[in-house]
This record gives sequence, structure tokens and C-alpha cells, in this order.
Amino acid sequence: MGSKTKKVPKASSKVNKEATHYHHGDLRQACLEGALKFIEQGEPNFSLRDLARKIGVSHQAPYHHFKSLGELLAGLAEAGYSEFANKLLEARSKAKGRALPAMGLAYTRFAYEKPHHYRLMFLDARVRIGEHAGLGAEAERSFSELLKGVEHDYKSQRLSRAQILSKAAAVWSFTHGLSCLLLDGRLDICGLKAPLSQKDFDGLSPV
Amino acid sequence: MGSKTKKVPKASSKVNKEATHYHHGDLRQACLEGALKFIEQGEPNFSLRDLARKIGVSHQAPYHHFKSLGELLAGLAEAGYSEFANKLLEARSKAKGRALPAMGLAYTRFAYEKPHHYRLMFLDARVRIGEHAGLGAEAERSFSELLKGVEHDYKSQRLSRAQILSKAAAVWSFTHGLSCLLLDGRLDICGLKAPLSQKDFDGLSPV
DNA sequence: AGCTAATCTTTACGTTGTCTAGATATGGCA
DNA sequence: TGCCATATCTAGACAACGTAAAGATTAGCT
Repeated sequence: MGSKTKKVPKASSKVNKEATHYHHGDLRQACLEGALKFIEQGEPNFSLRDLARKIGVSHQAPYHHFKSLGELLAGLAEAGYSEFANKLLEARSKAKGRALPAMGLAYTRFAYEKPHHYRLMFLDARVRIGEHAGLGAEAERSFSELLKGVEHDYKSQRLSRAQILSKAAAVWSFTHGLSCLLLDGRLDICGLKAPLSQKDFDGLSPV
Repeated sequence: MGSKTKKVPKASSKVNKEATHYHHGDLRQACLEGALKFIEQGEPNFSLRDLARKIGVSHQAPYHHFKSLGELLAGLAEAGYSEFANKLLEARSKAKGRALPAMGLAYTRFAYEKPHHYRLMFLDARVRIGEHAGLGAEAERSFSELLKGVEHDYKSQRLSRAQILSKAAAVWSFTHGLSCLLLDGRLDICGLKAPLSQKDFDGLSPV
């Protein structure tokens, strides 16, 4: 592309973190942002070289910040989980009565609004949860939000820990399955189409 | 393997279908079987050239039977759906009382026993349902089995068509989500591990 | 036998991920 | 200030991939 896009080597008047460096300013961040754009615009199979071209660096540069494509994607997934957990938290804290219906709807809404990000987080085989420190942590935070919702809605029933976990597993399974099937349009046959309303969701949800 | 496995170019005393041909005997079938082996042995990202090598033909030969890798995978997924539908049918017809619990368990069992096949059928982005004639048909047959299960278990309640479809969507969502999360080990945190027993499943299932 | 079409091989091209080596900039230390 | 180890980035090379084009081989029919 343009050869006049000279980067700014002077981005360091006050270095505070560990980024904002050198030639590109902050290549690591640029990689994440560029990759995010690819994903959000529906091209989750972009190559590392595509990414390097888009950013305007050599095809090898990203390797100095990410061991592999998988690690880069894991970084994106982690950010996704963070936002996801916040959405769940928000739904729970705003809910008047029961929390789970609102959280379930927020769950499917997230999947609907960021389908490619959702796929990256939950379905992409290239992203191996557990192989990346922060990723697993952020994913567990999402789950713990769900758990709080269950505890809230069932607190009068004095369930055992095992019963609460079982309920959470059921809720998670249903909502995840619903989101996946909706994303793939597989529920068209049932007359269901995203985005779901609260009424739609409550009509379906067995919990 | 052995180099003495000369193919049978003479397989045509009575040609009945449209296969059993030429050099290889039946290359199309050989491709499907070879690809199936790759998938079942946990290498769903095999290349077309890998496949051609394994079969012992040129890397270009498969192209005469499949327009693309996606089409080949679609063929496998279709066979998977066929077996899947049969499993659901079997569970339904063998069930003494309610059909759905048995069918749900059979569903998760299939996913557990053929994880890579299940991923291919439901999660692999390379397989676009709807772009392949037989694939969509076989997938719908699976769903119609589920539908029959719902009709059976709720027939005393005289539900409307829409209500039945809604129930089916809920059951499908839950069971699919459960299978996915189990496959990825994401329910370990809840103390759940595949393969599930009927008791496990019934304890979870909200339907 | 000879023709046509299906089947398969060979060769070639552009792209990818990754390895290696070399260039350039940075920040700390003498 | 000058220098150097190190972090950062570029450049070149390699094997493997998907796919296309064209040539060879075989089957089935007349």
C-alpha cells in the first residue's frame, strides 16, 4: 500500500506500562486491533500475513509479540470474555426480580451482536482454553457471574452447592446451545430468529 | 502399507450405480473413508494432499469427485447425521415411558463417542449446511426425530404446533449446549464429566 | 477398431506459516 | 557522552497447501 505512512518512532515521553514502543508505537496492540477488525467484519480466517499487511509491517513482525496465531486469537477471546462477563453482571444487577431470565437474554444478545467474537470464544478450535493464563481466568469470571445469578434466584430454596452447580450447568447449556443454534440459523425451522425478545426467551427457557 | 494391494480395475461386470470405476476402484468412496479415518483419529485439519497420499493417488485426483474440501466434509457430515438420526430413532422407540430423556442421553452419547464427527456436523465452519443438498435433508431428519419425541411426551397436553416447535427448540438447545460444553470440558467446573448416565442427564434436564 | 468422455497425473502458480539471519532502534551503564 | 546488550523489526528462504491448466490413460459405446 502507501509507502508514505511513516510510523511514529517517538511515542515515548512517559512510558508507564510495557507497551508503547519503537517503530510502530505499539505493535502488539495494533495486532490485536487489526485482528479484531478482521473478526468483526466476518473474516475470522485471516492469515497472519494479511494482518501484517493491514498494519503495514513485515510478515514476520507479529511473531515477536505472539508465539502463534493461536496466542493472538486467545488474546482477543480473553477481551471478549471480559466484555461478556460485564454484560452478564450488568444484566444481573439491573434485574428487578429474577436475574436469570435477564442474564440469559443478555447472553444470547451478546452472541447475536458479536457472532464472530462469540464463535472465537466458544467454538473456534484454534483457541485452546487452558493453554493461556488470562483466557481461562476471564472465562471463569463469566461463569461465576452465571453462578451468582443462580444463587440469587434460588436463594430461598437453600440448595446445596452441588445443586447450585447443577442448575448453573443446566442454564449454561441451554443458553449456549440456544445461542449456537440461533447463530447458525438452525432454529429457523422452529420459527425462531435472533434477536430474541425477553418474551421469546422466557417462553423457551425451562429454568 | 503393502504395495501389493493392487486395485481392481475390473469391477464392472454389472455396473448398477455410478461408482465402482477405473484405476482406483471407487475413489470417491475411498476419499470419504480416508477422511473419516483422519477425523475419527482426531485430525480434522488434514489436508487434501494428506488424504491423497494416504489413499495413494495424485493430490489432484480427489478434485474430480469433490469440488472442494468443504464438499468432502459435507459428505462426511451427512453420513454422520444419518447415523445420528438413527440413534435418536432407536432411543425413542426403545423408551418405555417418556422418550425425551432417553433421546437426550442418546444425543449426548453420540457426541461423546464421536466427538470429532459431532464437531464436524455442528461446529465446523467449513461445513455450510444449506449449501449441500443431502446434508440439510439428513440434518432435518435428525430434528424431526426430536420433534417426534416431543410430540410423544406431550401428546396428552394437546399443544399447538407452535408450542411443540418451541418445546423442541428448547430441548435441542439444551442438549446441544450440554454436549458442546461437555466435549470442551467446560463443565468440569460443575463436577460434570462425560459420559453422562441417565441419572446425570435427568438431574440436569429441565424438560 | 476407433471415438468420446470420464478419470487420473503432471506441472505450475500464488499464498501460507515458520525458520534463520541480518538490520535498526532503545535504554542502561561506563 | 559513547557504547553495547537487547528488544524490535525486516528480508530471504523453505516446505506445504489449495487450486488451475493441460496432457495422459482408461472405460464404454458404436
